[in-house]
Amino acid sequence: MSEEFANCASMTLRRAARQISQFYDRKLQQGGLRNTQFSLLVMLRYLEPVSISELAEHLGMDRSTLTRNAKLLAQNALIEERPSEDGRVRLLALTEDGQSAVDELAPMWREAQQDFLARFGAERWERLRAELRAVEELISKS
Amino acid sequence: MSEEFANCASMTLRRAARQISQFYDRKLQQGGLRNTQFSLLVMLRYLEPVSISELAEHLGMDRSTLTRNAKLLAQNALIEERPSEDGRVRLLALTEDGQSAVDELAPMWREAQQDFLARFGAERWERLRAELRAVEELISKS
DNA sequence: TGCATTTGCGTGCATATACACATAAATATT
DNA sequence: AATATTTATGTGTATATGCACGCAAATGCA
Repeated sequence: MSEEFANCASMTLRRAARQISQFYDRKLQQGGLRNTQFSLLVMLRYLEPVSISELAEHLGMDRSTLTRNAKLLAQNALIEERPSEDGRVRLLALTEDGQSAVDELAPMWREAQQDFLARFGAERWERLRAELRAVEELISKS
Repeated sequence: MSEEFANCASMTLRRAARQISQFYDRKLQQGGLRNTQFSLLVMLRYLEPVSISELAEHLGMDRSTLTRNAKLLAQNALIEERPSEDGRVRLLALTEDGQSAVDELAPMWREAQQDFLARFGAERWERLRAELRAVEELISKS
């Protein structure tokens, strides 16, 4: 492929994201959740109760995407809705089952994470992660 | 969020990929194609005629995913099927419309790419890109 | 107070993604 | 040659993703 298009940041990042997703999903498979769902639960654990918009912001995800992803977890009773003073806002929080799910999946996630870090290098990943955050920061302003 | 889970490589990469995708898609929007479709066409341009499997390998994508993505482009007559000696293989290639689409979208892609490189830095991106390739290499062996 | 605007969210629509399984064609084995 | 195996692909099912649009609630303004 031409060097020019091969340099595409979107293609490169999407491709890497696909592969790393599969890597983690293989380890989480026994837990019955995908890495995206696990990330949502983990994020909720530290932000609850939190609105759809704020949670979407933290996940770098469109609000409509989060609405649907959350709906699936709510159907499985892993998350629930909390009353809100502002009638427009839907506050999300983990249920007890949701907290249990995080606890049960955490070891599988740790195995994936440790496996990845062992291959790639923990410090090397720290630097890469910082660069990816920088990418997000720089393109968010437009 | 806890430092431990915030370090998740899958979440970090997926989030970055979502954002950069939106960044590129905004620029490609007038062309009527998404960055994923553009990448597929560009890749085809340099590999055609190529089988589903080989193309999927180059895109780091599951073959079944590529089957469906290709189907959409075939419906819009941007790609076509070429006869193959091996009866199992479906060889994909660009149509004339497909080549025209690449030519028309290339300037939009270049604007996105240059905009990104101007923000992030071309050399800095080269290093980041190399690291992302390394991630793919290291996790592919499992 | 009453209307206009803003804000938070859901829905319709379309694409993207992959695993498990099925099928057909080619190849290997006996 | 007949059968077993491998290979390339498609399908069923489910989740993931986001834009455009609409609705309802809150807020700002006259």
